Amino acid sequence: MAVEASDGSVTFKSSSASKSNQLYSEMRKSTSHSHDELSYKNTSDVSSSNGQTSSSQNGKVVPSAKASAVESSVGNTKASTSNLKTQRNKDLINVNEENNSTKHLKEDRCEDSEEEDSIPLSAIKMKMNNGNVKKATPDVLKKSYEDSDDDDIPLSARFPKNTNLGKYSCNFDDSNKQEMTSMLSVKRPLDKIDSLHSSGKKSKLSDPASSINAKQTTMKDAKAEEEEEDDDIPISRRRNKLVNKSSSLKKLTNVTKVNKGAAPSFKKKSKLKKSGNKSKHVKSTKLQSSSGDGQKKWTTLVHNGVIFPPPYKPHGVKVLYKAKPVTLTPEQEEVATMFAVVDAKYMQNEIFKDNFWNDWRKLLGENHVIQNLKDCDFTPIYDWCQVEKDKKKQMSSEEKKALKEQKMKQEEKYMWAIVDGVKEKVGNFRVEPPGLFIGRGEHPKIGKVKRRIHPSDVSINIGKYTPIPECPIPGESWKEIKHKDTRIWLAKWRDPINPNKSKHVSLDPSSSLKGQSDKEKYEKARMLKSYIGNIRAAYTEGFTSKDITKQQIAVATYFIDKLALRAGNEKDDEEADTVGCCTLKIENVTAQGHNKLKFDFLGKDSIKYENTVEVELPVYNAILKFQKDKHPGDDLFDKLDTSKLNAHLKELMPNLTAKVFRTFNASFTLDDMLNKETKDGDVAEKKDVYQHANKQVAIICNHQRSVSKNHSAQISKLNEKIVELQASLRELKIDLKRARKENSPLTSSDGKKRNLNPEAIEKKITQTSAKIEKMQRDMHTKEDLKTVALGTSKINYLDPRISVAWCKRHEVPIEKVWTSSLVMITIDFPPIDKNQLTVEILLDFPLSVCSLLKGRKLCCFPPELDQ
DNA sequence: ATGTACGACTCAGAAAGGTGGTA
DNA sequence: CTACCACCTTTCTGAGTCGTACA
Repeated sequence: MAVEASDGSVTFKSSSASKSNQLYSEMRKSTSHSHDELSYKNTSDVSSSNGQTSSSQNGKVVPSAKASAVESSVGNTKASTSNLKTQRNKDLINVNEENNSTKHLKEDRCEDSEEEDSIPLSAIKMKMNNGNVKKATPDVLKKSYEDSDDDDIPLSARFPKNTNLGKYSCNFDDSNKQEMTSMLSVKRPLDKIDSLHSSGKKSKLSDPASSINAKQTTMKDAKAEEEEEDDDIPISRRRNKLVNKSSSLKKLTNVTKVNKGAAPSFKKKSKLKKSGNKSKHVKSTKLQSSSGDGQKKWTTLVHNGVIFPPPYKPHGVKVLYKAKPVTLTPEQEEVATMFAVVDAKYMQNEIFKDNFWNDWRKLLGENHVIQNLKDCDFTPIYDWCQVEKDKKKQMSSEEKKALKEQKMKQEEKYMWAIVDGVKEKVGNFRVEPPGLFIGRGEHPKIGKVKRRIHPSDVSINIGKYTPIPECPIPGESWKEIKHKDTRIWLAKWRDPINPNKSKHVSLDPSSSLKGQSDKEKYEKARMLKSYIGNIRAAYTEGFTSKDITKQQIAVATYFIDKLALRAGNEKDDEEADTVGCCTLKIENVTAQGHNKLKFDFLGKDSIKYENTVEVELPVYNAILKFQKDKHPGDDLFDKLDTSKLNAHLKELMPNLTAKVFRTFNASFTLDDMLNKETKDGDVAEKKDVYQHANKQVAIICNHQRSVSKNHSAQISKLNEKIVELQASLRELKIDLKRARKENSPLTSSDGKKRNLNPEAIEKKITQTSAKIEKMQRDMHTKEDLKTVALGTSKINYLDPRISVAWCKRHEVPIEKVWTSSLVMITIDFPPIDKNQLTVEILLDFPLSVCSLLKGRKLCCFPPELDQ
C-alpha cells in the first residue's frame, strides 16, 4: 500500500516514530473519552485584568493518547487522491486552460488532435520528451476511470478495516478515563506544576528524539548528495535517471485531480487506492517534516511563470512646482502619480515624505527644476486620477464584465501549475506592481519607492525536462532557471525594499503541498500535547536555576506557553521596532505587585499587546532579577535569543520550536471550550458557542483588527431599528388586546384599516420579538468582535479536525462555522456513529483527513453520517 | 564553535472586490 | 428597479519564524 509520500501522516508510521508510538500506546490504554482527553487548555494560570486572557480554569494536561493510533494499519486501507498521484509515475501534462477535473484531463491524454492544437507549445515539447512514458497512458487512464467509479461505492465498503474502529472505540471507555486521569493528568492549580511524572516520562523522551534526529541527518546528507550529483549529469542521462526512479513506482501519473480552490461546485471524493508494495520505500524517504528541510518536494513541476503588471501609461498631467507646471519623464511621472494618490494621512508623516523625496529625487536628478517636495502640488494628477476612477465606476456592467473576462483570459494560464501530475492552483502569480512602500506601524522605510520588477529580476523554479515558461515581456528574459525540487516556490525575486529578502511565488493554500505542511503543523502541536507536562515541569524547575541562561530560558518558555507569545527574533534598524518574547525590553514588562506582571509592547505588525497576568512567584521574582541594574531599552532576556531557545525546546521534544506553542494553545483552547461550553440548544446557540471559543483563541493569539470606519454608525442604526421594532411590538400588543375584546376593525397609526384576527396578530408578535432578539444578539456580537479578528486563527491556528468533529457531534452544519469559502473538498469519513466522532477518530484516518487538510478546506460528510 | 546573513516558508491585517438583501 | 449597504471573500504584500550556509 502506498503512502502518500509527502504526506505528514507517514511521520507517525515511520520507523522513527515507532518508539514514540510505544509511548503513545501505553498512554492510549488510559485514554479517556473525547472531551477530557482533548482538554488542553493551558492558559490556566493566567488571569487577566483586561480581559485579554481571561480563562482561569485549571489546565488539565493529559498526554495525547491517541496520537499513536495512527498505526501501520491506518492508512493502509485508503488513499486519498493525493496518494493516487504520488504513487504513480510522473508524467508531465500541460497546464491546461480548462479547469475541469478528471474528465477533461482524461481527454488531454487522448491526444485528440483538436486538443493537441490547443496545447501550448511548451506542453507539446514536454510530451515529446516523455515519449517513453506515453505507452503507459492507456492503462493509467483506465485506472483513473475506475478510481472515479469508486466514488459510488458505499463508504462502509471502502473501509474494510473496521478493526480500526474497534480499537478506537475502546478509547472511549470510561474506566480508562479514570485511570488516565489519576495517572497522568497534571493538575495545574495556578502556580503548581506537578512534576511527579515528569521524571518518569523524561527518560522516554530522548529516544524518539534522538532517533528522529539521527535519521534526519543521514537522510538529508544522502539527499543533498543526490541532488548535487543530479545537476552535473548530462540531460540525456538525467532523464534516464528520472525515469528509472519513477518507473520503480510502476505506474504512470496522470493528472488525476484538480485542487481547485475556487470552485465550490467541485467535489471529488478522496479515494481508497490499493497498490503495490511501493509504500515502504516512499515512506522511508519521506518521513520528516517538509518545511525548510532538504526534502524533495516534487518530481515534476510544470507552470507558466508569472504575469507582470502592464507597463506604465503616461497621462501627461503635470505637477505644479511653485505653482508652475513641470514636465516630467514617464518614469518621474509614474512615481509622482504614486505620491499623488496616496492616502492623505501620510502627508503628515515626515518620514514618509522624506523617504519619498529621496527616492523621487534620484529619478529627477540633482539639477532638476523641482528642488523640494513642499513646493510641489500634485492636485492636478490627483484630480486626473479621480476622474479616471469615476470613469471606471461609471462603466456599464457589461463593459466591466467584458474587461474582467479579458483579464481572466490573460491570466488563466498562470493560474495553474502541475505538480507531480496534479493540477494545483498557484497563489500569487501576479508580480507585485510598483508603488510606494507602506509598512506596518512606524516603519523606517515608509514612503520609499518600490520599483518595478522586470523579468530579469525573476528566478524561475521548474522541473527539469519541462519547457521553460515563455517570458511574457517581449525582448526580456528571466534572470535564471532553477530546478530545485526541494523547494516549493515557482518564482522569486528580490524585494526592492528589503534587498536581503526575497518574494516568492508559490502554490495556493488549497494545494496539497501546502496542505501537507499544514497538517504537519497540527500534528506537531498534537505531539506537544503529550510532552507538555514534562516541558512545564522542566521550566518550573528552571525558574530557580542558578544558571542565569537556564533561568531565562525557563521564564521565556513559560511566557510562550502561557501567553502564546511569539519567539521574538532580532530585528535590525531598517525594520519597525517590534518585539517578541526573546526581544522583550525591560520596559515592556512591569511588575505590579501581588505577582502581577503587566505586558505592554508592540508585537508583529506593530499590534499592541497589553495584558496583565498573575504569574507564579518564582517567575515574578526572576523578572525582578532580570530587570535589576538595567535601563529602558535593554533586553529583558539578555542571555537569550530564539536559536538558543529553540535549541533548548528541541531537547524536550523533537522538532519543537516556539511557534508550536501558539498552534497548540489555539487548537486546544478551541477544543476545550467547545467541549465545555456546548449545551443542548439550537444551531444558532451552538454557533455562538463556537464563535465565542474562536474569539477566545483570537484573544490569546492577540489577533486584532481596527474598528471599521462606520462601526458606530452601524451600531446606532441597529439600535434605531430595534427601538422601532419595539414600538411596533407594543402597538401589536395593543392591537391584540383590542382584537380579542372587540373583534372590530382596527385603525393603525397610519390610518389604514386593519382587520386582523387575534391569531394573526399573535403570530406577528412572535415574529417581531424574534426579530428583535436576533437583532440584539447580532448587535452584541458585532460590538463584541469589533476589535477581534477571528479569521487569522481560523485559517492558521485551528486544527480543522476539531471543528469537523464538533460539528458532527452536535449536528451543526459545517458551513455554519466555516463560511463556504473554507469548505470545499469532499472527504471520506470513517463510517461510524456521528456521536462517536471525535477529533481523535479523524486523526486516525489520516489518509482521508489529509484531504481535509489540503488547503484547510473541506466539506461534506459521507451520506451515512449526514443523515 | 559561534555568530550572522539569508533563504524559504508561515502568519498577518487591510483593502479591494463581490454578493445579496433591502430601502 | 436601482442604489446602497452590510457582509463576506479574495487579494495583496508586509512581517514574522526558523533552518542552514557560511565566515
